[in-house]
Amino acid sequence: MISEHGLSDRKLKILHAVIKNYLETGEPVGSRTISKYTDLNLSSATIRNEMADLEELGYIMQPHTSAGRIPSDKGYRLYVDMLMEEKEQELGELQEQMLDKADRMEQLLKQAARVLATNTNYATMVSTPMSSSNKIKFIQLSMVDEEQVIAVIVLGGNVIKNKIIRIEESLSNENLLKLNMLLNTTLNGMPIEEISLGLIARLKEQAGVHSGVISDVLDAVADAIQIDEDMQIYTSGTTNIFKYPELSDNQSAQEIINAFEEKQQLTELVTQTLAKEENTGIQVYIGDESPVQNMKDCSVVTATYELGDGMKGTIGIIGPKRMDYEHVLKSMKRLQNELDQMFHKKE
Amino acid sequence: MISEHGLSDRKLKILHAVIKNYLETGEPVGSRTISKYTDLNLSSATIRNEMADLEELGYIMQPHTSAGRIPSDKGYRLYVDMLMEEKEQELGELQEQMLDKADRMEQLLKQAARVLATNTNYATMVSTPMSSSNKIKFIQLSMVDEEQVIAVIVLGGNVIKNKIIRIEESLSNENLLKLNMLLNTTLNGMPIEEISLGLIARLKEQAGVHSGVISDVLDAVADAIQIDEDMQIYTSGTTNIFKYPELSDNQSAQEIINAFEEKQQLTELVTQTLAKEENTGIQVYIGDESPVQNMKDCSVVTATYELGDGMKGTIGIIGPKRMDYEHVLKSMKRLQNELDQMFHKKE
DNA sequence: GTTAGCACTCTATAATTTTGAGTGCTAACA
DNA sequence: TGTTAGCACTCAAAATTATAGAGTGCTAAC
Repeated sequence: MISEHGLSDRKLKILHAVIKNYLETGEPVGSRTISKYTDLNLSSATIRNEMADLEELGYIMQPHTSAGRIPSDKGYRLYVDMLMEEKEQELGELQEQMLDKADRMEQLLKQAARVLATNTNYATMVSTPMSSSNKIKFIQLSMVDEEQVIAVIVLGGNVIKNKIIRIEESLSNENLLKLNMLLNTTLNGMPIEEISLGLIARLKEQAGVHSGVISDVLDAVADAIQIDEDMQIYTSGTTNIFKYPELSDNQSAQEIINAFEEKQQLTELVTQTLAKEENTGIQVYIGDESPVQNMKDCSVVTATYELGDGMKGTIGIIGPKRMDYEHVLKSMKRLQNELDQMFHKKE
Repeated sequence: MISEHGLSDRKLKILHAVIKNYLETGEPVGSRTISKYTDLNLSSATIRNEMADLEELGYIMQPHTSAGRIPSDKGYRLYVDMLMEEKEQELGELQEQMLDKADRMEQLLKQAARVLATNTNYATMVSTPMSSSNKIKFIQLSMVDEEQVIAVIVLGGNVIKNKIIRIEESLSNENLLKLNMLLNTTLNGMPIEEISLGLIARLKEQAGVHSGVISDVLDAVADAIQIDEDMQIYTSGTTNIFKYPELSDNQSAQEIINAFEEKQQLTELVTQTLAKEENTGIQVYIGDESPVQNMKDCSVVTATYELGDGMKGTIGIIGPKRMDYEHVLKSMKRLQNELDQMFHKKE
């Protein structure tokens, strides 16, 4: 059977065998190994010929002459797309492990990252859910003392925002009540991206622009709503990369660890992941395909999970190119499901 | 001049020279080097005799016979306590660098960690301020919708706590008002450690224990106040440890990086630092002295900074034992001052 | 008390050899 | 025509040996 990649059945089998073996051992795979490992009943010499072809086609390569072959990025890609059989994974206790301490979402996500890292032996990350289109559910101003007002804003998915506002002249109870009325009637149920400067200006007018205090307060509220930098990223198992010699030299290790600490790049990864929308929501980046520069020598697997209200978050696994894709994809799917489930249960 | 450590002036000078040289080079220091390096005008042979004595006294040691000497922990300790002269450091642009993005405390602290790491070339951490004895400044319950109540609690230092409470039967406006009254009159100005189960029980009684809803809400409020897990720790420059060969072997690196990622141990460090109260608030842990197991091969320097209201936070530097103590202590003091200053300015 | 001198130690580095896995090619075979 | 045995060749990694050099401790003389 020949497919659009133009490889004979036999070549596919050999390629499969090479990759599978390499995933396990991390060592270049020789022809003799394949000859014995597969049920093709071919001599090493024949395998050698086929392997030479596969190399010419760009699916495998030699680290140096007279070494065995290792998969190229192209080879991995073919493997992930076509060759891999997803194995039925034993049902672990993911959920129970996680539910242990899962009284708060933050804790839950940290725990999720940790469980995933332990479970796969790769480095993992989990982002808190974010929404590009979230709605205001509730908004309220209260006096903390004579000089300070606190604004509390609850968004869809029960995301809470706070801002303490310092005021010069004190605000009468009456005015506060009016402001609260106004804010709620105007903003409640409104998607935050629709809150523009124009709207704020109109609000100020309605509130009576004569009062400087009210103006200040409204500015602060607008400000508080806008700030959506509150996506957190939890990481775990960064040091797992030391388990893979190809990543544990100082150069690569530093780059990866740095990306994990500074989080800037992970944020990038999350954004990209959320932007692309696939059917399953799971994506595999091999080597150069990765959106993150520092991970050229890794494979990155990402997935999105969903809360209600269009809130979405990302889970990610970073490991060597020769990662156990079967296991990883399976784990990803399960975690994805369980997060979905948990949050919907809560909802 | 002989001090309580019982070392002659000459021995002290030699020890000083050995340590100083080792701090710079990271290589064992030989007798000939000292002979030339110091102004003692002694031959290498004489130095050798003295060094043999110093070794016997435990201040220096040989990695192997026929190698130069390196300082022991005891040697470092003597150096930090007595030998070191604090050099006048060129005034950097710490403050300006930090103020750049310092619109929010969180950002400011992240930035502080980053600046410190760049400035010293070691790994750094900064904890958000915490208070063991904080007071409630403001407390309020509001209805988000028919099923949910949000509790907002503001503590001293403007620490804000939120909790969303799901309720079965809806709460009348009247009852809500009463509850708010009660909470504020009872709890306002109260140190959180004084909020006991007994107090909560009494509150419930006053509120009218007949209503299950009220009981639930009060429990949730008590819960929200208690949770003080919200100390965050920001780290930066973890990968700096790779600059020091003695820490960059896989074993040590993994342990340190892990401590930095999991933060559990750093929390421990912060707690310990805040507990001990020294005059300057700066502490130096050398090797085994460190409260953190994973940092036996490092030196750790910590300092506390203060906000008003008894809120305290910690800054920390982790590096090799042969760290540039003079520079580090100087940088620490400056950062400590500037944080103090900034927060008090804001207050 | 200080120092020059010397034999000795030990590491680090370089140079060399050995080993073994793996290849490509050729010629023979079914 | 596809498959295979055989062989010369390549190369990295491991083992071995040689070399250099920094530094010590000790002794004897100043």
